Amino acid sequence: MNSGRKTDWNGCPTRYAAGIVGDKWCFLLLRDVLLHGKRTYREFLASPEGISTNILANRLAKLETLGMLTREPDPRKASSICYFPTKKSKDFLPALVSMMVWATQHDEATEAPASFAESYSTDPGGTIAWYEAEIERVDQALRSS
Amino acid sequence: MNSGRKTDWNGCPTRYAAGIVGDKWCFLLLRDVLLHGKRTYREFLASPEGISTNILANRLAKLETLGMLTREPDPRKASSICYFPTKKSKDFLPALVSMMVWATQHDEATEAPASFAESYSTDPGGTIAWYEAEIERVDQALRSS
DNA sequence: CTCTCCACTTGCATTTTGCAAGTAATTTGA
DNA sequence: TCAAATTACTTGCAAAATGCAAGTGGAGAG
Repeated sequence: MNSGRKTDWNGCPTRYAAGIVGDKWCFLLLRDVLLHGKRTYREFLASPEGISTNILANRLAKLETLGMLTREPDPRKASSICYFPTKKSKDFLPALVSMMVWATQHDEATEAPASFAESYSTDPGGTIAWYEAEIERVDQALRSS
Repeated sequence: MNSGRKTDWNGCPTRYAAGIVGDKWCFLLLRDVLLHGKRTYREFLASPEGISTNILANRLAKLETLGMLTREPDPRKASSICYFPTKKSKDFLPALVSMMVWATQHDEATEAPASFAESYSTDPGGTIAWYEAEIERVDQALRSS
């Protein structure tokens, strides 16, 4: 999937980020995991952007390889699968939220309320913490079922 | 370049961001403009990732259409071209820096010094302001030549 | 024991990419 | 002054990635 020489993708942090986030589908899967509480193949498939099943499988594998997701049996039904965010992907939340704030300010068609950007600017840490708490809530609930 | 229906890409801020940044080459061009002071076709072409010329032309046009860059004659030499960052792309800096911090912490092959993430964590605003000042310096110098 | 659900895989047509070469408008150097 | 170089692209084509539809194999339900 990455045809460049290895050295082309090492060293520079922006280039490293581009290797993961610089792909529409990886980016949106990260959104689904970090912001929308999605954990299963079917949930990812149901996102409105309409990812196709081969691409979804490919990207889930890529994100797992990159250490962004773990693939585990679903606690609710051992025969199905859950993808959980790792610390590495949770640590990406501030960057993701920062991009959301930017998009909210510059996409004239945004449906996000202006209050979102406002509350972020008055208390960025609190906004991030709120999303983090949501993630913990979702995964706690799932793991203890 | 975007085959989805229009409604598929409106509304959600993350999706909006994915439409721009969720492309390796756009992402790296933004880095070159915002972080490395690059402004000309040749400079972009010279980046170590090796973008090909047709893709570069395509992405510069895309970024111009999206309001991220302006295409202007080079003040130093009227026959050549400069691409300047707009306010919209400069506003993207905090998100970009946030991704760099994340990458610095999670890419074991990073060449960025740990001091970068540290100085960001003690004074995020100052770090951003430093990059902003660099951009102004570059563009001031260019425009007044 | 069949039927459905789930998480994929496969095949194939279409699209995008990468690479090499070419071009048109300057501009530089001898 | 005039050939050679530079700049910002465009074009053609082969190779790779994508989208779409259909298929597969295993677990669980009825």
